[in-house]
Amino acid sequence: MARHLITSAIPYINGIKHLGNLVGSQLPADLFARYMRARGHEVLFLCATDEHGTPAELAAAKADKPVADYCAEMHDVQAKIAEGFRLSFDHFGRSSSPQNKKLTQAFAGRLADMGLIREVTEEQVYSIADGRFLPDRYIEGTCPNCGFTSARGDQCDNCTKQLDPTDLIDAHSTISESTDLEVRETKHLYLCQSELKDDLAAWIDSKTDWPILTTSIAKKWLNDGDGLQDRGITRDLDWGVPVKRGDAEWPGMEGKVFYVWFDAPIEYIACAQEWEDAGKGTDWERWWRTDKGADDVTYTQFMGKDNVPFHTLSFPATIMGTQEPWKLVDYIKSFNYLNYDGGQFSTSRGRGVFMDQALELLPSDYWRWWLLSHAPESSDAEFTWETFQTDTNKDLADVLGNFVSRVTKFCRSKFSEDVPAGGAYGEAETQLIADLTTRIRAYETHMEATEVRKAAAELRAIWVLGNEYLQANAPWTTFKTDEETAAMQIRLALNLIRIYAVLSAPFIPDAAATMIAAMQTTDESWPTDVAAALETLPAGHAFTVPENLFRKITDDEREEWAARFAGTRD
RNA sequence: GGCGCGGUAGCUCAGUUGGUUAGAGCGAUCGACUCAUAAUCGAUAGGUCGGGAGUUCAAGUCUCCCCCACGCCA
Repeated sequence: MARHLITSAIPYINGIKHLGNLVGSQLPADLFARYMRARGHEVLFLCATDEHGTPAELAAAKADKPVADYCAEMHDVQAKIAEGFRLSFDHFGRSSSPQNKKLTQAFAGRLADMGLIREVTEEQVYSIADGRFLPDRYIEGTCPNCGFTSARGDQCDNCTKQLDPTDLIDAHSTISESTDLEVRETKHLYLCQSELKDDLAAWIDSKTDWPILTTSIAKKWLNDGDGLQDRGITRDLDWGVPVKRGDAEWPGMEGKVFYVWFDAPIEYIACAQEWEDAGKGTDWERWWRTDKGADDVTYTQFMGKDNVPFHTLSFPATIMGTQEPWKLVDYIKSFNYLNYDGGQFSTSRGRGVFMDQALELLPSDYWRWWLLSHAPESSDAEFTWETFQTDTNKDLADVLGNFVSRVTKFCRSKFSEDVPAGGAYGEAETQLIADLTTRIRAYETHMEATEVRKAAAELRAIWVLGNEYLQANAPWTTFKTDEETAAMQIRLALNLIRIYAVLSAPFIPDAAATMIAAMQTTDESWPTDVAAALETLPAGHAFTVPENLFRKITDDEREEWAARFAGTRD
């Protein structure tokens, strides 16, 4: 038995995520966690909401709520949706937790002790009406170059000229519209990532088994231009982890908070502490400290490609810089983007399907299956309603659902709702066992390598083997002349349903649970030995005929949904 | 403009270190079966592997140039 620490990129608190976000991190992470648990490994699967930063403050202001209340509510909303998609987090934490505050401050203090933090004095625009410093993108005005009236503080979107906020004519805050702005000096802390560049490069180079997508992005950031740049890790905001040096005040940093990208990945660690504090487990350091039992842990992270630089460089720099025995990631699985019907998903334009809407249309298994079997692993992938309809109807309803239906109903009508007795294996059964064994071993290999699409294809092929067997051996014909052999064939097929449930559970947990319940068993053991697994349900064992596992998506539904989620045009 | 990931059957994608007639699923056509959600199973058709040049006994696979799509950056 091995130990697997698994984390999904933590979704930002602001708003509900779309299907592309889901398939890029949480869903494949859940697949992997469920598989590893099914194989008997010890798993700690963590995720959380990323709650700090300006967007959360603004969203709260728009909702007319204190930011802490807003985040608490949105955390509950996201937690409920995650439950709806059957994401099996051992804990769904919050980056605003007291545990993360303390740990983030401890990391910063330690990095300062190691000489890896320096102070930088900068000039920044302060809005008197808003009572705060403004990030460049929250300042707008008229471009001095082209006269465009909605140029941003960092760049004019019309003529693409690089700007300083002070260049803008009639500069104003996009928060309050106030033009009462002034430039003030402010001090910030920088993490000296550049000093860790060689260590990071050596570490990345040692990861020869990582996906090309992951290492190519990391190396680009490491080597492009002047190489890895030091990074500001503080901001002049109210909402965030107060800047402290461990437990002590940090002179000159009063009223400042850590930048969201500094504290967010530390939440991966703090989340384990939250998990223990919530009474869900014990000894969290056993997962995170190699001096306290985590040396045998395999740590796998899942994320979209936009998160790769932070997970391959910034966060490892934070950990390495402490020279403390924190667990570093062993494998980073990154994903490309899922597009929606020829374009991008867009929150602002209401384009594409969002997680809450998806669950209103269909149960989570439909989405899990389609998204995982089309996961954007090698390149961007595309969601279309046509493929969603044909693929889920074919794979789930026709191939798997109908298999369960035809086997259980045939048995009920010709024998009874007990597993029938009699008959002996022949050549066909020996061959089936051999074929199943080959395919199940291939499935395991793909799952362990987090080759999501290949695993899905293999699972589907395993389902097809059942239909092939029935078609070739036709128990409905056999039954007319040789009831005993027909009984053996259908006993095998009933056992196949249990095996399919166990194998399929990581992809479609609800349908798998229905299948297990229908077979009236509690035995969810993995079919390591296929021949033995086919005798789990003995003759005389009672079962029930379940409702159809999956219904089909109609053409009318497809058309209606395609129209409903097309979004507004520019 | 620079960089990155791609461009393989109508569609979605596999193709390891270059090596026999380029694969799978869907869709299409034909056939078989009738237990089952008008489900299933089999067979067939369909590709100058983006274009060009080169290296090699041999290139989808390596090198160079170009074209296209997407993304990131400036």
